[in-house]
Amino acid sequence: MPTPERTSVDEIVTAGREILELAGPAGLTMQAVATRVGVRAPSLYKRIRDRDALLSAVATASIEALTAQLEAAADDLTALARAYRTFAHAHPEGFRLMFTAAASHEALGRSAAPLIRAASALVGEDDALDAARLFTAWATGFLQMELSGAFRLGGDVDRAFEYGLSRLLTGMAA
Amino acid sequence: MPTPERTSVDEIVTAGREILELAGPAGLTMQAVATRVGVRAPSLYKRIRDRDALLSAVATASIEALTAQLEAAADDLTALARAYRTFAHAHPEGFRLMFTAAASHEALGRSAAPLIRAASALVGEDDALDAARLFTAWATGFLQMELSGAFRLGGDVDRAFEYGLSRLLTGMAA
DNA sequence: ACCTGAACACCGTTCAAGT
DNA sequence: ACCTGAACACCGTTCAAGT
Repeated sequence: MPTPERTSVDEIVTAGREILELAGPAGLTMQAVATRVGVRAPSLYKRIRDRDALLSAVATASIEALTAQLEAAADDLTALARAYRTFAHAHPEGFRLMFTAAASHEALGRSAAPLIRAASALVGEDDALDAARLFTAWATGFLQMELSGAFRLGGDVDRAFEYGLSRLLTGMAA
Repeated sequence: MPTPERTSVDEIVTAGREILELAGPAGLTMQAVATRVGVRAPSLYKRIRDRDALLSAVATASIEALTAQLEAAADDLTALARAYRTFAHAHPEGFRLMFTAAASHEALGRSAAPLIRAASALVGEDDALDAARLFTAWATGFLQMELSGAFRLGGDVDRAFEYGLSRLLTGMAA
């Protein structure tokens, strides 16, 4: 006698993202996810291999959410930088997890597309990939440092962000 | 009757750094550290508050090791960038941990000093802090992406690093 | 088919008892 | 003083038994 499914991968991943932001990575336990979706922990293993696979799925979902924001931004690097930062502020734990857990290759590729397009418009096709990597590395490092409190010791963080962005664009266009 | 100490904080942190590189963060257990320094796990709690404090201590030690390399590098940003990358390649897990676990403020400040000095020489005192943050953010983000395999999809990573470095210097000097 | 309680392995941590 | 075995709480994971 088949039993109707009481949850789904989507529901589990969504619950995982919510718990991650509320309780951090250590709080993202199989128990917590199970409780939130209304089943017992062992039932989760019908949908996902293990906790690592859950973390990867949550990381991938975060990247996809970020990609949607980047695609909604205008096609220039300034707008993309600000959209990136807005996303990181809104989902700090999901942002961090994107660089910790192994996310899907396809999702990573899709998130890079708008950046490469905007970089290409600025520096040409030949240097587009290197330029996109320069830009992404800076933005990623800056936001991780900002989120981890490495900038606590003084200075205006907003100003530092704009300084970095403008110098980066100057350097790339030169 | 006092018992002689069979280990020390230094020995524990050193063991922690070694285990971290060999077995990753998940392998850095209190048991593994205790075995390596020759005591039982409960004895570690005479020296460090808990596993989180151990992770912080290991992160701080990693930052101090990095600082020593940066101070040994010549006082220009190109040499500092290459020293930074060399360190990250040599201690990938320690490098990652530096941005994950809460490290000591003083250690972080000391590691920033050579960068701010080099940045100041290039852009002047007023912009030195912003420039150092731009540089550090780029290098940190680049190395994290390189270590996490985000660059797997093609292109020459060494070339991308040199491209980023030269564009960054161009933009900062403009 | 899917769900669950029970069980197991493993880890962090505490503590009373040893020396 | 420091060290340890024993114990506890908590978590990930498996599995036989339920429906």
